Amino acid sequence: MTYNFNDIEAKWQKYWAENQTFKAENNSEKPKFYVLDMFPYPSGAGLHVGHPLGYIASDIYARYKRHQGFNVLHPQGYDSFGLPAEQYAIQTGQHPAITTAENIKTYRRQLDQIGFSFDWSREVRTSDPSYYKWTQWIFIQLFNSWYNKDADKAEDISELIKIFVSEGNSKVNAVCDDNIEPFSAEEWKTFDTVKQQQILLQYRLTYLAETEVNWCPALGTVLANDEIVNGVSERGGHPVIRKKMTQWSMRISAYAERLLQGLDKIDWTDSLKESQRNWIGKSVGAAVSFKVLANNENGSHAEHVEASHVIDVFTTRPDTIFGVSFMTLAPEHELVSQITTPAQKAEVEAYILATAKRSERDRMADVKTISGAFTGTYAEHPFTKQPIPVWIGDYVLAGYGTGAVMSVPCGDQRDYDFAKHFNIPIPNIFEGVDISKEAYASKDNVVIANSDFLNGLNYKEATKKVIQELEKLGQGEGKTNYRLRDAVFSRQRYWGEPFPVYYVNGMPQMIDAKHLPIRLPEVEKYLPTETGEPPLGNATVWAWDTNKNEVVSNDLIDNKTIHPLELNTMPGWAGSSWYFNRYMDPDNTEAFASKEALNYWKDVDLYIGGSEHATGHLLYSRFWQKFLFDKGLVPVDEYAKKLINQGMILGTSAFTYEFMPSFDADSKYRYNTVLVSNSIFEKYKKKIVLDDDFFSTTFNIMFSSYSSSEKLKIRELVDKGKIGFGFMDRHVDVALINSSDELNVNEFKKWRPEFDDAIFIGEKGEIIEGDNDVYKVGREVEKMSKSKYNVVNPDQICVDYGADSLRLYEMFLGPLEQYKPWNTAGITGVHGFLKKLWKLYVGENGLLVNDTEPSKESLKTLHKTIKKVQEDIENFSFNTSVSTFMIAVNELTAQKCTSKDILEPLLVLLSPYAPHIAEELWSQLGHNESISTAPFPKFDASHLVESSKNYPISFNGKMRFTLELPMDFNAQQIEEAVMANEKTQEQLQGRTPKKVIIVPGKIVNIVG
RNA sequence: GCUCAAGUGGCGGAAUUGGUAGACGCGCCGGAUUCAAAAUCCGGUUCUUCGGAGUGCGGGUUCGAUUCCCGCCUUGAGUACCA
Repeated sequence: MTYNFNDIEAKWQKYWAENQTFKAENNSEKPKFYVLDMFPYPSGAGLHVGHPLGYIASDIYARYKRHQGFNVLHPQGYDSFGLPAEQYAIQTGQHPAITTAENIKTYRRQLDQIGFSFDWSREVRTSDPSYYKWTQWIFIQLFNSWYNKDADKAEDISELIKIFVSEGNSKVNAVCDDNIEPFSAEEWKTFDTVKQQQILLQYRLTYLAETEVNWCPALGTVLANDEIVNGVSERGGHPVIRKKMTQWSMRISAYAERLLQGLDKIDWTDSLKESQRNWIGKSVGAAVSFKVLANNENGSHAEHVEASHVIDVFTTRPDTIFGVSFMTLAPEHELVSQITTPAQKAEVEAYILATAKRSERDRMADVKTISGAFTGTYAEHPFTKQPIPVWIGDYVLAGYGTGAVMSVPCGDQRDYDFAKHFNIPIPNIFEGVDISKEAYASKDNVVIANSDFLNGLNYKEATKKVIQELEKLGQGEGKTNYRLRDAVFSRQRYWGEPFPVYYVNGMPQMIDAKHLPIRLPEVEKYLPTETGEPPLGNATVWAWDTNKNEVVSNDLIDNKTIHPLELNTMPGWAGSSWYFNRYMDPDNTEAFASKEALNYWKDVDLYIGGSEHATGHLLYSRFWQKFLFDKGLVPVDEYAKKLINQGMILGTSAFTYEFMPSFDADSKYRYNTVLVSNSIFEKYKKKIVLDDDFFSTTFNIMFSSYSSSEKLKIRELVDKGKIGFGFMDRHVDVALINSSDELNVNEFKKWRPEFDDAIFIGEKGEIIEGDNDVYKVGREVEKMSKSKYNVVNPDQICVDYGADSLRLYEMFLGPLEQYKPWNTAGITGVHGFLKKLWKLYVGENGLLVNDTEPSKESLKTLHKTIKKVQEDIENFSFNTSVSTFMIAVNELTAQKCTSKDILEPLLVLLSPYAPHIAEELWSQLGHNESISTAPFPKFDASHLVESSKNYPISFNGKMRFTLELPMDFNAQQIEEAVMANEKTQEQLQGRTPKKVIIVPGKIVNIVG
């Protein structure tokens, strides 16, 4: 009986599906364990071998935890809203729901054939109305909430309204829009509904705000910054205009501090946490207000500039306030127009115009050019009362902090460069620091000087002191700033969740939750409308009837009872921000998940996915979870205890090399195509030698259609340097390469008929005709992609070697977190291992396993393996356990082990990695239940006790030979035995050792 | 620029607390089997001037360093005028 993996795998996949072997129960006496993969976007290309890497790792862990007696939740689903399906719809008219469903089918087939232990009864799809009903529901909850800073949590908007009614908004400590006008309770009551709704929007956790976007009228679409080059569209060169659009935003900034603090509670990788910390960008410092001096005090004529203006700045270095020699505002700063003197007006306006023309990208890319303009106005230093010139400069960003800085050239390199460029003084306020060449930006080793009451203090002391003094003046306070911006939540796309929102008098109204889901309407075209509205603007049945509570035809809109619906859809991260909770109770129609299910499963114990989601999905989902927690809707405020990023599997691209001449333009010469093997390319790639065999032979081949005299003429041109030669490399499909990097020339010609007449020169330098020589390709590691022809499909691997081989090999490639290249040739190693394993159990005449007593060696092999595999799984070191299995099978084969006491537990160890072969052999051993129900073998250290040790004997730290000595020898006995050994004397060559280091059970090191 | 990660044979990688560097596998070389090939099995495979040398480079700590410390170099990822 041979190892017929195709039959075995099909058999057990069917068995698992029919018996629902991996269905998780929401009620169980067992402890729970939740293993989650980041769910995939089902793309049309299907899976390649890189995609399942993380799924295999999590599957091994999930299966291991089942053997350990846990009730394991290991679900899978699809993040099925998204751009590619929509692009395809635009091109073909095919409804995205149809392509998405087809793609999911392909994914499911591919996932099934790898033998994952997913509980498919819990599958979710974000584009399914029964799922996005709850995405819409959560959106409504966000709309109906505000962030109370005093309670440090989200609260219902009705609480806020109560406060407004009883005392106005002056005491409200909320995260909200800037510049909200204060009002009293009486005023609130006099406001009309629209006014009240406008005010409430400024507090809600999701709110409408005007945002500037790049609008291209010719293309009828919004463009991202990187789609615009020199002010025109990258495609077609159409003009682009800045347009304000009303967009939904999420007030994630309210959670900045909690998102930061929460990182300390969760076991995620340091690099990922670091990314999130950088993204949140907390800086601690001070807010300082500088009074603008009325211009007449400075001899200017601009009487209209009043002293009441104040420039607010944020600084992380309030300790350097005496080093301020100018202030800089962003050109877009709203005060600029108000404070500029008539004399400077022309210059300032020209500068603003010039910077406005430059795109954000240009400004960011061009950091070196220093530019700016003086406003003509001065501000007053809060302590010295000296006038400080106010400049504008585009190195100050309008979007960060207050859009204005106090410039301290001695302590900030950008301020320093600006000051040098415009000849502004650079006062030094650091004791013993040379600032003649550059600023001293460090906070360490600072002793403040020339700074009045701060003299002699260090950074910390001075910061504390100056904030106290600023507070006394009422011109500043300690402040913390975050880089994290509120997130735009609207997309001008079709294939996303519709908002449960209609508009009355321009104000957004939530549809009552009991009428959800609001389904995506049908549209004729998936493009934006001619008037620039999002694709939903094409829908003819897209209005809300507030009497019937249903979506009705647009014709009926009367703005009394029937109102227009929102035309934007939600972004990709909406559905993925809470799906991990839905898996706990996926079919619930009353809630996004029941309280019981949420309290039983609570959170994800292990989450595996790619690091590309570090600041997107993984931040937004933490934000939503914290919000749901505040509202008492989930029991924990961090949803994933442990997270691992799997590395990417890279492709090993293959290249052919064409050796070709480079003629001057309009050459009449025609030549034969010559492809050379890799070693020839390697030999000549740097320099082509004109007077050796290779060149003369190849030259003759290339120009074989010419007469000898003509060839001589061409050769002359070559020697004169008129014709040069070089190599052209081309990607070749890795499917045409064998395990020795040899190209199948005939198949290649079928794949690329234009090379039908090409001449192939092989490794030996011979023209390939039959099998006289071989053509080897060059290889390079690159990202796996269709265009590089290095994509390897798991389907073919499963056919040729089986899913168990694929699973083992993906793990065997290297550490889970690392980037590593795929090379299909290597799979024969793990495949051979499985065959060897099979032969250990099954001989030509049937099962070999019997009830003989296991030998000491076999017991040692088994327990060594149990220990190592258990440690490896718990450390996510799956590559090393594959090696361990190989060693175990090699040893047991050598021992001719047939004992059931050894071979049965070995199958349980292996089953998380290679579940199909393990199930098959398990059932052949007489078991009727799935191996997944078997307990994990117990490690017994007594089998590993040794009576002797093969000591490495080192001389000055270098191992020279080994010596077998009894384990119970003490240090003195060891030393005697070692010194008496003739090899020791040989090494010493008569010298007396200075010292002998002996660590019993470990090593012997002789010094001298 | 900053932050993070990583540099070990021809290749993927191993060495878990400082203790025999190169486990395991691929590839390659040699052999057995075969009419032949595939498959399978056995042996070898860091380099070497055969003394030794050797884990990106230069130092240091130690009896002993891939592992710890200091300084650099290279590669990859993220981020970028963040005050």
